Amino acid sequence: MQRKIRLLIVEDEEAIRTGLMDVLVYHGYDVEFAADGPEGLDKALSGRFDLILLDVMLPGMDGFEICNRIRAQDRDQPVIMLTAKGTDEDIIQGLSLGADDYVAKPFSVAQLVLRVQAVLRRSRIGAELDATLRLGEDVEVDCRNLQGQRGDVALSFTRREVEMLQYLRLNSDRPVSRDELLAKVWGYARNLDIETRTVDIHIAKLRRKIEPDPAQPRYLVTVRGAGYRLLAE
Amino acid sequence: MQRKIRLLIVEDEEAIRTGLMDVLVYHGYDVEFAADGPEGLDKALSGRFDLILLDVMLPGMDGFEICNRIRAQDRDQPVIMLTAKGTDEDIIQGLSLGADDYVAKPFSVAQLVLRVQAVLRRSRIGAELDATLRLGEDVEVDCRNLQGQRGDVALSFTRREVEMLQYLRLNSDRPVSRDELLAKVWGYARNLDIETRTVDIHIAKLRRKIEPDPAQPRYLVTVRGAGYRLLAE
DNA sequence: CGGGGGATTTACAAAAGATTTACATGCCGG
DNA sequence: CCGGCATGTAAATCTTTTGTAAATCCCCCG
Repeated sequence: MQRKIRLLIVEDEEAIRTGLMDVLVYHGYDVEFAADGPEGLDKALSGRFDLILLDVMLPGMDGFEICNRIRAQDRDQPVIMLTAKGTDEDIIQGLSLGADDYVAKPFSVAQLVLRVQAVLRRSRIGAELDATLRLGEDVEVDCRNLQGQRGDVALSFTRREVEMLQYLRLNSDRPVSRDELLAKVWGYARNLDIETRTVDIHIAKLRRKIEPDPAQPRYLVTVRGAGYRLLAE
Repeated sequence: MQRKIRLLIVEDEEAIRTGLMDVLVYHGYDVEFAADGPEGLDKALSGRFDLILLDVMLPGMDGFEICNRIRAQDRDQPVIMLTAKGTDEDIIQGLSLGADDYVAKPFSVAQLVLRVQAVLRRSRIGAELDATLRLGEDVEVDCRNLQGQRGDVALSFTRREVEMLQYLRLNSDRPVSRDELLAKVWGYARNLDIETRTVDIHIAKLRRKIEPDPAQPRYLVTVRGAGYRLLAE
């Protein structure tokens, strides 16, 4: 990581703000914050942030308005909106420029961190982060070169294996079904009656490589009846 | 951007179709199309789209019919209906068949894009809220990951269990009969003379997990002679 | 052609889940 | 109190899903 990724949190509630800040700083981000709408807009427009976390309900100016203005200036600026449960649908519907993601309060912090990572990854700012996938303390995968390490064991991967890992990471907040993997990684049309074990086999191969104990997966877990899920640290 | 949002346009008029496609592709969506009813239904059912734009007047099969069938398979599939006829009747029929929104032709493209964004946003936020089910102070169920907590006890659920909980929550204003559960959760045809205790067993399993005292249910109560009812917060 | 790496299918075992069975318990109108 | 349902649930059984070794297929390249 060459430079720290910079986040702006625009949130008036002290408790949420500091809670988020702590966690995100802990995850290695460079975090600033703003406590009300105008200050948030000001910072968002003047500073250069890789991602902005925007509460919807703010004193001075609401989050939608801010999002709008930010987008008016820079349509590629990544923004995640934090919406309160029960937000009026009309407000949502009236919104003219979309954020990159939405997280409904109350959210779990772990959940939010995953979303932040996913948005950054999608927006390419984390492009070089994408190239390296870390699991726990000692597993590392270099996705470009299809190589990796587990402790001091050298690993090599195939393209499919790496693609699977990347897709699973992009969706590490939920289990991904075999069908979805076939569709998104293999490019198969989703067909309810195809029957193949290919995905399972690839999972097994990956486990043999990245798991300390393949019989007791720590990272590549199966959610029975739903698919597989990659547990990022 | 790795995960583009996928739209399906079902529209027979060449001019409208390509016009829409251009604009939506410009807005960053991954767009496919179908030119008639059967093809549209086929793609809608086989591929996985985040949103389907459905013309009402189509050769082969009308849009309402298609919408109906789509919903029969996936009740959460977002659909926007497009129609030339601006009568209230069409709107009502479209919405009652489960379309998420309705746009009358001729529409401005900007208008349509806004609707598309709004529907996507709603379905996403909706999914987000749906994914977590809270009961009282200390019970929480993560429906996507089939996991939960009761106080500091970790819980794990099966697909069926979670589906039952979700259906009961959706109807938490009344008791739901066993037959209805069998029909809606299991997909059995409603048959008054089948005799099975499956529902009861699943209820018992759920109680063992989510109830502090399974013998004295607080959340998953039985309404004798009527079925079960979930008491949400 | 032939070899080789990777992908896929086959085949079977094991595990988890769903359902049935069987019996216990409890509720309610007479 | 009694009889008849409706419900609760442990245990047995059946079904589906998953793990995985080994065989086979496929495609690229010399």
